[in-house]
Amino acid sequence: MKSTIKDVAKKANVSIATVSFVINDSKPISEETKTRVLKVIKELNYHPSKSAVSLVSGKTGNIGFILTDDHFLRTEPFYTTIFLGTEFEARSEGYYILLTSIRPDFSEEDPLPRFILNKSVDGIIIAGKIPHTLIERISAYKLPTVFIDYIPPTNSCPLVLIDNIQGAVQATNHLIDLGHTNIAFIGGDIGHPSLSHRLYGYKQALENANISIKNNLIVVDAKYPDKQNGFNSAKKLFSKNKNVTAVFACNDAMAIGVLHYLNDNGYKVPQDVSLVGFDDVEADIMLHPPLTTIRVPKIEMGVEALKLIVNSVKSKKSLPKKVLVPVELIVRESTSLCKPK
Amino acid sequence: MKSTIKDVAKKANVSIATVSFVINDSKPISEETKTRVLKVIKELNYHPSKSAVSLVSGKTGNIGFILTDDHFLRTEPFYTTIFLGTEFEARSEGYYILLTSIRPDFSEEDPLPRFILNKSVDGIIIAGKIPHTLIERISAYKLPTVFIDYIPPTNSCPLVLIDNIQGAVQATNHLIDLGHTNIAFIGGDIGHPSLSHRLYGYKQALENANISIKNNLIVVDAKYPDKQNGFNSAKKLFSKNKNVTAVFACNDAMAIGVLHYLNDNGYKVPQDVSLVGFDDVEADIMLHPPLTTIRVPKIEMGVEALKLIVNSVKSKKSLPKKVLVPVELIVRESTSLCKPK
DNA sequence: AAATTTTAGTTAAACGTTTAAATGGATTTG
DNA sequence: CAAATCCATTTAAACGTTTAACTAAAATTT
Repeated sequence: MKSTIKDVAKKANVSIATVSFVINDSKPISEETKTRVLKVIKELNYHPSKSAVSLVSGKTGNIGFILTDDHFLRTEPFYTTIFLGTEFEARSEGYYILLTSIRPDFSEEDPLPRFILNKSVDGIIIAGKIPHTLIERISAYKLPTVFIDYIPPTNSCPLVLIDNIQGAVQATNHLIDLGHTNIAFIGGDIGHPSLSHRLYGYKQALENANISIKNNLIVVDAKYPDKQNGFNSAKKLFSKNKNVTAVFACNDAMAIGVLHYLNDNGYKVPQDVSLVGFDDVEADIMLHPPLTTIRVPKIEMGVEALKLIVNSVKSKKSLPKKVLVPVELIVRESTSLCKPK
Repeated sequence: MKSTIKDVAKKANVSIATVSFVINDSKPISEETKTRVLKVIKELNYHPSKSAVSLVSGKTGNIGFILTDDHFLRTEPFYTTIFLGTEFEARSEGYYILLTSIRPDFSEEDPLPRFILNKSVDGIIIAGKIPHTLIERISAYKLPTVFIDYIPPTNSCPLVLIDNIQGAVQATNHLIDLGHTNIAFIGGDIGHPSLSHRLYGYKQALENANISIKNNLIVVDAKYPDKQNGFNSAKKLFSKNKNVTAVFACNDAMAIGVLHYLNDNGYKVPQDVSLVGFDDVEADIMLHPPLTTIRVPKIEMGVEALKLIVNSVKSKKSLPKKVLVPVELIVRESTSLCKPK
């Protein structure tokens, strides 16, 4: 069953070098022998051994994918979906992805991912926020690296980022277009660039529409942007401001919390209050009503990252290109026209 | 930076064979030289090249993971989570997982996964229902194989399966314990063993509790067990049976549809109707109220599968062991005591 | 003390490729 | 027509390991 290049060479009456040249198209070979060799290859169902090729070429054909344990295991499949995108593209590029996760408190003593130590990858994709220690220690190995959804401190690598500002502008504009003027922003962890960009986009959209920004409609003191804090922030917002007709939550998790608060307190969505989230999480369509949100193209982010890394691997000169992936407004049933007073 | 076994040998004043023996503990070496070699290995930060080891040993240290495109891409991260489980265990076993998906209509002409063709894996894990053609063609390669959540036609491989009957019994017993007697079953695609097992468990639980099985409380004519069909089946059920106080849906997707129907039609959950699902999908906790369900331990299924495959790879004799993974009742807020008439 | 066994280590082949250098016949050049 | 060039192909080394076969010294047996 398992045939080698030697078997092919023997049966085709050529040297193994010729077979190699035919396979890789690396030297001119006469049409005649070329077809003969190809025929034998097919007959014997020959496929080059990856280990052998790796050993001699120094290239492994693998790309490492690193993320932290919490991102790996969190119920929300955000980075996992990005991983699927890389895998998808890897297949058509002829690469394999080796996935591994590391502890969020990665320290000097922790061992680096195996695939770096035993040289099993040609490049690395790092998704999400990752400890600096790790970044530094990896950089010693001079492997091409691409970051996804994170801006590392010393940046000389290609980046794949979400266009958060544009997304926030789209979300806010959608509410403005529906006639809303009292539009609140609910956020949290404003130190995180992604979320502060979303706030920035919100403000920009209001300004462009000549709607004044009211600080009492901006609730950003939550530590984490999760469901519970969405609920709490909504409580804080609505207990003081009765005239809010629309809310833009910085992500879907918070939006879900807001929705629960509204449901529990007699507000009808979208009749009384319109609600927009951000991320397009799977759970959104299960909600009642399904959530209008900004879709982040996770698969595409993975695809982009893989393209970048393959480029770096092949060309060796990795220019620190930044790819801002565009986002998209998904209108479902949690938003509607502002009802006239 | 990159050191080889030769560098170690030279610096430690031994032959490369000795270094190899020390690394693999494959021949007796004096304590003296052993420590010396190990010291040099550490100093040079030496790690054996995986390609070289693979080439000479014939073992790749990789396990292939195959699932169909639709399972790979579906929003519900069921098989993906199982994959994460295998990856998790693979890391501690020193293996890498190579993941690939194939088209659900895989035909004779389609190429087999690359990792099979170029001998990049020592064994294969197959998750979910997969075309028979593929199974047959793979079997020609004599690779150890493990199936997850699927019983192949010609079964001589280890299997990892969900204990569906036990889960259904648990779900139904929970409702019985709460005092319910008019308990409906909503299912679909009853040809699928998993779902018919769940129906079987439901009936068994009722019998054990001496509650008669009423066929009009069993709705299983839906083609696919999804949200929309859950809604439709609920409509059919409740329009004819006003006295139903509890529903066991064959999976969470259908349960969510049932919940929407109940919400839309003035039934309070759980006050009027208790509802139990199956699978423990991420979206469940986002629901209003959060869904009581049966948790399927996806990560653990992956872990089990990897253990089985490593066993097969190492021992070469793969006895067709079946692992039934236990499920667990997760009580949330969609079930409560049956209110007295 | 000679013969045998054990122990610790070395030598060299093998794994399946790629590729620089060599070859030898055909074609072109002066 | 000899010399130079070109083309298709072969030879052989290299990649970094494992391991069977060998060796030499030490320990054990007779």
